[in-house]
Amino acid sequence: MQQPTIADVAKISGVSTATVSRALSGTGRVSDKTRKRVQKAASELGYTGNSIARALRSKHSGIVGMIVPSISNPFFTALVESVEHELLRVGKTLFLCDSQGDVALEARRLQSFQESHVDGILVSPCHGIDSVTALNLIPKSTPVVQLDQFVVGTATDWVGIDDEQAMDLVLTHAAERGAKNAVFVSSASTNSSAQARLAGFLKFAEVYDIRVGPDDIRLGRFSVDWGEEVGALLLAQPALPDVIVCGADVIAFGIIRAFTAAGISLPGQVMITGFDDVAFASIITPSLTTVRQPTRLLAAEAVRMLSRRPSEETITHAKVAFTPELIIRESTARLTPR
Amino acid sequence: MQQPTIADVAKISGVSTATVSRALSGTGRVSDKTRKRVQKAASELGYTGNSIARALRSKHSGIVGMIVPSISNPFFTALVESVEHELLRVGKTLFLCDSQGDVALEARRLQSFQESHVDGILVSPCHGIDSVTALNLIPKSTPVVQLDQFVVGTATDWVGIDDEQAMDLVLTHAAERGAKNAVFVSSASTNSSAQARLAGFLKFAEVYDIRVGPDDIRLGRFSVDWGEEVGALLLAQPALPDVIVCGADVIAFGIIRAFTAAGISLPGQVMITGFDDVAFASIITPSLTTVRQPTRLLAAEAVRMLSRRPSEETITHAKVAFTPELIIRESTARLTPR
DNA sequence: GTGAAAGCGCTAACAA
DNA sequence: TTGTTAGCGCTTTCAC
Repeated sequence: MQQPTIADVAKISGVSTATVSRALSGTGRVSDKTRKRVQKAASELGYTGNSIARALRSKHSGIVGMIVPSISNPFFTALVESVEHELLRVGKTLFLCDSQGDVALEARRLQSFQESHVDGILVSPCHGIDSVTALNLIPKSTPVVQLDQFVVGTATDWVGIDDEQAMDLVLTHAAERGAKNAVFVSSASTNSSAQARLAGFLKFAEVYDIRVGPDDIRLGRFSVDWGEEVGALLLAQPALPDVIVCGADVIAFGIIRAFTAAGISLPGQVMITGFDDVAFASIITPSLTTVRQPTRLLAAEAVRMLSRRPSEETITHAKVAFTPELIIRESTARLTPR
Repeated sequence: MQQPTIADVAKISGVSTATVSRALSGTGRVSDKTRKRVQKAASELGYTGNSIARALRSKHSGIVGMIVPSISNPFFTALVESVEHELLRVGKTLFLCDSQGDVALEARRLQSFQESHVDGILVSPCHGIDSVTALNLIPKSTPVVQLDQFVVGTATDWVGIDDEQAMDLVLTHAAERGAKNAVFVSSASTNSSAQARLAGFLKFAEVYDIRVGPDDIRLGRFSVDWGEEVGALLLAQPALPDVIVCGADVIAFGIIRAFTAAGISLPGQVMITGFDDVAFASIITPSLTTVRQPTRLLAAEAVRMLSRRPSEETITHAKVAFTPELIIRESTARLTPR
């Protein structure tokens, strides 16, 4: 037999479908006796409900959609886990998608969520400019919160960290440890985080009198591979910088791999810093000095924003930036004097 | 205004809703002229369709649900990425959930998917025994493929690797490198993979004359933390084993961290092997000898199985086991003679 | 090739 | 407290 429907339960328990609906969902007044009878019938039949039909009728699905650029970046998996944890508390289910850093794919995922009438969308957009089209296509009725990255020209809430402050922390620390010059390795994609980190780096390098040459800004991707490429490039140069500042831990991992393979002493010959504080940052040799993102806080705030009732017509959107924290480990121990 | 519906498109283009449906979905005969007109009207209105209504009516959603025990285990994220890649080719969307290794949560996720009428479910069950109830609650009409792990007492397809053969590869290699005794560190959860790996370990340890004492089987969780705990325990013992065989890379990472912190030379004093070949296995110091799981193949086969038409009443289920591959790296270089 | 009409399973008004 | 009724937006017969 097919999946039992509300009508089957109604027939068995001798009440109307409306009463079954009320008894099972807990909305509306139903006598205890009837409720018991309905529940018994439902469990006997193995009735589980049809959330498609429910969603069609009631206009909400109990599902929150989330889109991240890369599920293999441990920063995002940590974020996703925190979000799931928060959603569990409000009884919602998370459906996760990966945009693979591709704007077109991201747009398709967004549309999937929209067509599925999810109750809200959390997105870490993959592009600071091109993602704007897809994001603005989402009807105002669906709450959207951007996480980590923010796309200029969109009108949604945002939760992230203060990237500029993070760079201040990193460069203050580097200067204290004696850095006189620095290289910055990050992502070329024009998203807000990458840009803010770059801007912050340049600003505070100047403030703390750390020299940055024209070739010392290396922009590629947030990936281990990009780190390895840059590592090879740096090895080919006559001298290593005092410190290599990375826009993501995974980039630092790649550079460390390249340097270790080449027999470079870390941090003896060059200091290196990451960004995110993913789990492996403390496992790698040398353990990585990095900027910790408060994923639990980010997730909690994002979920809170999603469920905020749109109070007025005059919808104002909030931008919440948390304070990052510098985690100091081996990779920025002092350089050995030359 | 609200989201446009098929009726709005019909009104603007001057045809019936049935024709709009046919024109837009491509099913059924529609004249080119009408089709063009409908498409124009649809795009003018920004019509996107309502997949809830579509799913309710047509009984399929274009969505495949996947449940993994832990999204922070890089093995699973690699698997998820491969699955997404395969699903993209058949035009389906993946919705991912995390069971956090919790049977009750896994059951809830499964029910979410069932109620959402997904076209199929891919699941890597978190428990070899307790997961059986939830899995058997899924109606026969929803195709289910178990990945990696298999739950005894269920009737679904399965795709994984030959865990016993994998252990043969590991122990053959260890024996060649001079191991006379070994410790096995893995997960205590009674899932098929954990059990098959343990059984294979014991079997081939005997075959290759590698001594395994009663305290040399350490079963906990598939996590870095568990590896660190075991690392501390092993350090407290009078002598280190020749080789530590781990049931997952993440466990090996934890042991390596504990040993490195204690100043133990790896692999000089003890060899270590992992399982899965996650990306970080080649980055860690020492780089990790491990068993590579062919995630692309696993994913492709699983997706193929999902879309296989249930041919007959006599539904037979397939179990496909791929051959694992041993990746030899630094962590099993020969021991320094004592 | 196109339209009319009947639902998919459920919930929300409105009656009773 | 409960039942009746009317759809949600779409696809899919069945006519024409």
